[in-house]
Amino acid sequence: MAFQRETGKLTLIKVGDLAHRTGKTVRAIHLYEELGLLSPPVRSKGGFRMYSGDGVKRIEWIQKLQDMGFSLTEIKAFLRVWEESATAPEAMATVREIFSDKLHETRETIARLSRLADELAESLSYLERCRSCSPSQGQSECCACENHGSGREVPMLVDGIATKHTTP
Amino acid sequence: MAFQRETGKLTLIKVGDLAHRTGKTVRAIHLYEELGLLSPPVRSKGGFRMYSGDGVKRIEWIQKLQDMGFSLTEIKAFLRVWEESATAPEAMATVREIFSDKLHETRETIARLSRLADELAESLSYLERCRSCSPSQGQSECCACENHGSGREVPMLVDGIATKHTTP
DNA sequence: TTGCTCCTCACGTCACGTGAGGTGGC
DNA sequence: TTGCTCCTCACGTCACGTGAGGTGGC
Repeated sequence: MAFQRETGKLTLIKVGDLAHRTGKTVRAIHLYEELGLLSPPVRSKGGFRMYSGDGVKRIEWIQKLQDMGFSLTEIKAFLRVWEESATAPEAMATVREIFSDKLHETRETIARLSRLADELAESLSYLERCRSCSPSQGQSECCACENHGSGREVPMLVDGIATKHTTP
Repeated sequence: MAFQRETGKLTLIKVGDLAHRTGKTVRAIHLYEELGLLSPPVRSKGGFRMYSGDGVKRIEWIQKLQDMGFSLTEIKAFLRVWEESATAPEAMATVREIFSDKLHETRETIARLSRLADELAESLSYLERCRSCSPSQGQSECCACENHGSGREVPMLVDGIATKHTTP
């Protein structure tokens, strides 16, 4: 876990340390290297991968893009576009377009998850009434009971469990 | 695509139709059957799977749980818990607990995605300044240029692209 | 008979997880 | 020398995708 000084000019860490700092596994970091997303600046005499602090930054960047829904293949393509753009405005125009698309996608995902959270909350409030249910009733009678108020509909997240479709 | 009447009592559809109605692929529906999440009430003489309207409900239910982050294995365990609970309050208590945990998770996911959306918006506003960049500059000089105001920091989503870590 | 849908294997993909067997370095 | 970390294969997993070769049904 400790930092290692190497001829006084660079602070380098091993792959296990990098994994620990980023919350990734060693296997994942090896994979990123195979895909060309990240490579250690140097290897020790024994063949150990030695990373600088930039390794942490790169992995955190990858993680954010993954959280936004980019696949590793897409991230790779993203880096290649950047490297192959000759001029700055050209490179930045592409990046802007990709980020803009992803912002819209992310906002849609948030909206969808918000609707799901509302459904979950509604289902939970419905299920509160089940606390007062008599224990003698079998679960098969659940979605037809009278404990939830006469006009109340069964939330689909609850109703979906009871529809019989599983193999016996 | 048309509904089929069978001896006047049930409206049954084939797997391709079910797939189309739910936005799933035929392969996915076959997989759900293998895992015990859904099985067709009957087969035709020729061996075709014939589904009732409940099949659509079950798949939509599976989809919502998947959107909330449940794996198919977890969904299967969910159904088994339900089937093995003898009484209604027992079954509903377990469901309530699972839904409550998932509601918290979903809210956390929404918060994380919101922060990412903010980061994307900030990166986009930063990149707006790149439009006025002189085309003669190479992309390698990007994150050290003077076009973004002196005190402005480079957003990490932008900065992460430029750190050199890819294999040549 | 033609055309479309369905059937069952069965291998491929993506982002890793998980050993297997061997070596570096304090 | 002991113990921990690292190395490189290489096969397993999850939720499907994608044919391969054959059959049902209007």
